Amino acid sequence: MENSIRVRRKALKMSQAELGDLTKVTRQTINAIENAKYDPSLALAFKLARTLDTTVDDLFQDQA
Amino acid sequence: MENSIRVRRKALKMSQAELGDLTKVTRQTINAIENAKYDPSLALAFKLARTLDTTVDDLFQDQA
DNA sequence: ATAAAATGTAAAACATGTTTTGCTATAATT
DNA sequence: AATTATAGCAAAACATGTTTTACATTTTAT
Repeated sequence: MENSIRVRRKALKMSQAELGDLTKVTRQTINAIENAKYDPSLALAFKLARTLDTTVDDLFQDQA
Repeated sequence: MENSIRVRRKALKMSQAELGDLTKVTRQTINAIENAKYDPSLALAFKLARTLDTTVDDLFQDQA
């Protein structure tokens, strides 16, 4: 599944490590998700959306 | 995390098994999620939202 | 040009999500 | 009242998500 985390994170001038801190995961987790190695858990998806000031449905582009 | 799957499923007069079929998981998975044993994966959350004619953000009530 | 910060990557261990099989209990249908 | 459909529950196996540790590469700042 694709997502707009990197774009939104950069728009907020935030590093992967900072975003990880705010969402209580490691920077490696943020990195892996941005690079679509795997999808976050639903709980983390909500945390990311909240932190990046958007919604889950907007942050993730679910294909079909 | 809480969700409105049961309510919406019943509104559509659907059984757990049917919803499982439509979203390609077993009825046990639907049952466990409805009874909040665990959260679905993000991909399944999207499938459920689509099938139940709503959005992920609406279907799941993320607390804080 | 150098140093510092940020990002990419990887393997092992651990945590959580899903299937399979099977059995019990409750609701709906005949 | 009996049968059938639906729902709850559980353990083992398997799949996916996250952390930890560590090192390499790229970008930004001095």
